[in-house]
Amino acid sequence: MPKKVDHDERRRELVQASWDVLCVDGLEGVSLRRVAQAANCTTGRIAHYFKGRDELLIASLRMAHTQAGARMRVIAESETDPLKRLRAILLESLPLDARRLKEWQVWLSFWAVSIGHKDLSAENQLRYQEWRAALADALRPIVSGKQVSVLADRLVTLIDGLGVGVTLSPTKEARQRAQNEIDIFLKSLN
Amino acid sequence: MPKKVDHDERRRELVQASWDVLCVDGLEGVSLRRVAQAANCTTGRIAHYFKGRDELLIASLRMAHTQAGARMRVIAESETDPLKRLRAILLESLPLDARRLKEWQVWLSFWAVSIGHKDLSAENQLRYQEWRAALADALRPIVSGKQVSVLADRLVTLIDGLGVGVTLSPTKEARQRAQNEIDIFLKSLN
DNA sequence: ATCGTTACGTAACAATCGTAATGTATGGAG
DNA sequence: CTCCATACATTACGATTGTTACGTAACGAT
Repeated sequence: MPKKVDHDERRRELVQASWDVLCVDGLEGVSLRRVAQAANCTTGRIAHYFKGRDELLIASLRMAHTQAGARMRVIAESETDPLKRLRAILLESLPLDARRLKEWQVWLSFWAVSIGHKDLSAENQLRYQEWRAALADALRPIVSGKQVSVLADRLVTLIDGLGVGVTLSPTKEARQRAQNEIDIFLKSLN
Repeated sequence: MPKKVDHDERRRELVQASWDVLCVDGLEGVSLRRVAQAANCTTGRIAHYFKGRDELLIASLRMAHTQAGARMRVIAESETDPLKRLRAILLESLPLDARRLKEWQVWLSFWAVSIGHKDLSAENQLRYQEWRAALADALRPIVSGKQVSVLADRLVTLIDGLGVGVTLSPTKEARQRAQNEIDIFLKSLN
């Protein structure tokens, strides 16, 4: 058959390129041509791997989720102490370095697009559900059963609030404060 | 001179129209023609009151802030009991009805645009500063001086987290939970 | 009544967009 | 080597965009 090319790898490259464009030019700057330029190819390649712009965008959002989810799972498995594990998960979810900041910028952007966009809205709901479930799992060994649900919700809210704050104003102090708030929350669990 | 027309009122109409378009079609749908259609006029009128699309967008964001700020000030002056006042301010800041939900949708959208958009980013920073100051003022009569700053930051984070959650999934339960969280926070002040 | 300014509709502009058709080089199967 | 499916690049298309120049109707001052 034809050239040997890792289909998934190509898709990842293109999604990565769309992230780069999005973080520099903002959502409105994400055009197929601009993504192609960032990926060092032409729109032809994009058309070959995605049906259209919408599908590329959905893939971008989904990949941002799965990528973060994978990191969470690694952490969840590597750390055995329940409290340390929860702490590691929470810190990993914050935009504390360049890569995670980019992830958060992607998320914020898609929150906006999902307003008035059915498919993306559903996609977002799904990730919330998964994220909440992961937090609930991490909480279960620490607190009593009845509190798990309440605290999971509260953590989602806390992370969203901190994440937004740091993403919109990614200063050293904001990052430091976010970490502090996490530790304060964890302390309240005792 | 020419026709008598309230300049500010016109600008408000056009901004209102841009909100309507934004909440239905999302950010990418906000074109001058579409805004004009929503405002029952042509792009000519928009051009007459705003230098261009960017200026319209900035005015939209700014007006969403000032409008919310005005409501806050009314509340702050009408309620004398410090704790009740703080509670009223916090509840007013959440997307608990259609109008405030629309405001939050506008904010979320502009968070996204402000990524990679210098002017809007600065505009956002400014509103954060004002919002934090307002919360600090409301906190001052309630807690000791040293805690004001910390708690103001924490409240900004809490409101952002709750607001995002409700805006992206505006269900009855989410709204109820948000109100609960506010009361739980207030209870912790004692 | 006239005049000048204002308010805004109309329309044309180039640029950019997403999409799709077409061309072409490539490299493994036979 | 031959062949053909694949992996793109190239290109063209029509639609839509922000912007701007121009036309005109309306109204307050004189």
